[in-house]
Amino acid sequence: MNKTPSPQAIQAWIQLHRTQRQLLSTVETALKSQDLPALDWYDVLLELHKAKGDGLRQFEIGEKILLNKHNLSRLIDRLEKNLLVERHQCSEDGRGNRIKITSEGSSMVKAMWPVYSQAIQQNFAAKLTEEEAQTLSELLAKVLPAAQ
Amino acid sequence: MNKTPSPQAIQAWIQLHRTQRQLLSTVETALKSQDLPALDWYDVLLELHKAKGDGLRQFEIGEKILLNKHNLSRLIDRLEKNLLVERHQCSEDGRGNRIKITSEGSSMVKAMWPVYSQAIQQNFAAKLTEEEAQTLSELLAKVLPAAQ
DNA sequence: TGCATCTAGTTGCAATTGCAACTAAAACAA
DNA sequence: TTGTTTTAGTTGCAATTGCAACTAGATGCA
Repeated sequence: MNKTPSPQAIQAWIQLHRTQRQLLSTVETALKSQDLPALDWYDVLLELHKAKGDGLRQFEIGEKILLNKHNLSRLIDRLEKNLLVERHQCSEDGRGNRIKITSEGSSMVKAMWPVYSQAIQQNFAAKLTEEEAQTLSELLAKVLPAAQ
Repeated sequence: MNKTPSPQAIQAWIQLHRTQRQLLSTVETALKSQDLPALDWYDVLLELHKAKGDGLRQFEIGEKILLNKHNLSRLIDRLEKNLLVERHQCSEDGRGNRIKITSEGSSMVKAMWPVYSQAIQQNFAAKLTEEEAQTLSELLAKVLPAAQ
């Protein structure tokens, strides 16, 4: 009932946060060094790029990238200001809008990926076998809080 | 040379960030629900609590919790304002200071741990066997960028 | 010694975040 | 229909962060 985590679990917990943080900062630095935007822009743009067709509703993007609505709203403001996405009014729901990626947005995705992927490769992928990566995914999936 | 990460690695990469983020937010919510401060306060206070004796230099704390100096400086401002730590001037280095935890600070560590540990237990530890936790730590350690 | 460089820490400012309150349209219920 | 509740998204404000510039003491070297 009031069980305290095992030393192994605490260790894993700490390691999870340290590692994620350090890796994130390493990759952000790599992007910045090429004058590219930060990862949150990429996350949104990639979802939109994959979505094709009619774009996505804001809340759909929010669900995919796990970002709350008010911060997403402002992130999209910034993307829009930079002409990477457009807000279109939504025929089926007068409250919302449909976000579509522009061709500049798609170009940005394509410009970012080589830098991003190289950073992932060097700092992360190169240090794991495919099997280890697989195991890591599975363990992480076990502790991912259910997307309530 | 220009190798792209394997699908397994990309999946693990994504999972790492999602999971860490969600877990962090879950735990922060738990602390907030008990009117306790956020985790970064805990991190600093715990290091100081463990350190005993003469406290720690700011840069030592920074190394331990992986926080840059300017943000640490202001985090310590806040802790100091809340009487949880004290800045003492440093005899061996006139530029720096020694941070010592106050008894209120120690009490805070003790007040936070039950809530924190319970959140870790429920959301993380309970979902892993000890062996899995061990494996997870080891895999994460493999990809933790060297503390240059 | 005297000067250049490095390190510890702080601060100003702009950008981002978190929270709570808000608007307006949907959805539901009587 | 009308009123209530829920959902989508935005906004104001305060707090936090990131960046670059700064102060001042330490260190290295001629």
